[in-house]
Amino acid sequence: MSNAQEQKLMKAFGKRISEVRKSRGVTQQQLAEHINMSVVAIAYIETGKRWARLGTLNKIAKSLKVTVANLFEGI
Amino acid sequence: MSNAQEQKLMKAFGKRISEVRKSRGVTQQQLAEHINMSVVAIAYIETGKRWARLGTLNKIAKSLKVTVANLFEGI
DNA sequence: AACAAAAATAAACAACTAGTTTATGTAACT
DNA sequence: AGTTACATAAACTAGTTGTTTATTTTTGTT
Repeated sequence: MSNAQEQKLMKAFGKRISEVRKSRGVTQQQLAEHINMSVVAIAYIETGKRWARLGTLNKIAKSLKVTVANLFEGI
Repeated sequence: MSNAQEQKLMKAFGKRISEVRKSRGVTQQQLAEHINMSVVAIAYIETGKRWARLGTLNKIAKSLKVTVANLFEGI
C-alpha cells in the first residue's frame, strides 16, 4: 500500500513529533534512550519514512509529555 | 511486546471507533465495504484485539467523517 | 573556516503483526 | 424460527517495524 496521501500524513506526523521533541530541548538520541529504542527508528519516524506501532506512539507521547491525540493535532 | 497499557489503549481506541461508527448509523459491514476491508478486521480493531496501520486509520476516519486526531480524543 | 554534535539515509536482516479467509458462536430483534 | 449484527478462533501470507552498522549531510559553535 502506502499511497501518496498516507505518505503525506506520515510526514506531517513525523514533523509534529520532531517539533514537540525540539520544543522540549531533547535530542533524538536522548528520546531514543529514554524509550529504549534505536535513534535510527526515531529518525525514520520523524522523517515520515516509517509508521510506528501503538506502543511506540504511546511511549513517544509519554516521553514528550503530550497525549497521542495531541500528536495528531492538525494532521 | 503488547503490554497491559497498550492493550488498554487499543480497547479504548476501538471503543471510540465503534461509538463514532454507530453514531453515524453505519454497520461494521457497511464500513468494511466502504473502505474495502474485511468485516473481521473491523471487528478486531473495535474490540481492541488488533491495532491498525496509518492507512487504515485514515480510511476509517475519512469514512466516518472525523479526523484521526478526533479518533484519539480522550485516549 | 574548522570542528563537533545532531540528524538523515542506506542496506540487509529478523521478528512480528495487520489483514485475509473460512467457520462457528452468541445476542438481539421481528 | 429466522435474520441481522457482531465476536471470536485458527491458520496463513505479505508487508512492516525496528535493529545494527556505516556513511553522508546538516546544523550549530567557537
